[in-house]
Amino acid sequence: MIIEIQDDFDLQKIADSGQCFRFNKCGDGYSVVAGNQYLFIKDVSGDSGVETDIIIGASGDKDDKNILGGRYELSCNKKEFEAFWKNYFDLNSSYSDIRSLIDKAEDEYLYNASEFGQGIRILQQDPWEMLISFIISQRKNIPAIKASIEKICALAGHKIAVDAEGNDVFSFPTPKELSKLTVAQLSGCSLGYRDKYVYQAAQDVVSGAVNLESWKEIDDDALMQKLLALYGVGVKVANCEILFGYHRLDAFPKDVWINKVLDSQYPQGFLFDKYKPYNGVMQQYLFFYSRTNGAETT
DNA sequence: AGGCAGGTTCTTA
DNA sequence: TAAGAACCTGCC
Repeated sequence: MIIEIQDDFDLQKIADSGQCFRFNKCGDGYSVVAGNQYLFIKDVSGDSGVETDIIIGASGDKDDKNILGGRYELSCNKKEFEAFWKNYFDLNSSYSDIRSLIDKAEDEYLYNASEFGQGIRILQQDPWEMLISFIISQRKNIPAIKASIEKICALAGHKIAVDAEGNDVFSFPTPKELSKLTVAQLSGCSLGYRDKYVYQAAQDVVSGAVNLESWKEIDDDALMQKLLALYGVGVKVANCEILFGYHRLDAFPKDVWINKVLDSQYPQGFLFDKYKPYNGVMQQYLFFYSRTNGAETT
């Protein structure tokens, strides 16, 4: 099916934004895996004569907005799109509106970062998948994180598709599936010392001691406390989980890159009050910009 | 070959 | 309560 998006949307930037690990260039499009769902999505903005099934983000004053959208071909049908992928891509929110909160004169660095990162969205991902992914992420670079996750999926998940390059695609294991792996098997997925953290998380969720679903109902502070109590979860991973797993857009994970930006560009402090409740979106722009250009860039 | 990477835990004061 | 060391693995 074909969708037209009239809001910030850039597949490459989303894939590179560090919030997802199973969203990769594949053939002439992108392979996206979330839980046990597989999607192939391709930019067809340049193709003429394709009929659009759904238009997203249409609004009366769109000509006034600075928007980076396009037309996309998706491997799912309309029903699957409405039921899952529309929310996954957070297409009910306007990221151009969020960007417009930034005042160029007041906060030029963030303004530049947001122009550069225009097209990034915060995906609505699954709390379980994000928890495991970000536990694994500690002290690892992105390629290493992705490699570990793929090994885990191949070992404990199940085959759900074949991607555009002919590779088997495996689901992200459910808590039950993952809990069946031994620490040694997890270690074999190149988890290093994180193997025991992942093992414990799976056991806790399967036993019911931890109920990630029920945590959707509790407030931000309580959620943070619950997450920090988990083995192998500190402040940074907890914030990633709150932002990417629970889609609470004010969470502001501070990793080494963001800390460099805050130190070098915001000695007087970042304007957290101003951007509330979207600080997490700003964090993504800063992160993407600094990773690409270096924190010293003005 | 030694250091370091998108942190957290464990140990020590 | 706070600073420092240790930690797997992979890649400079």
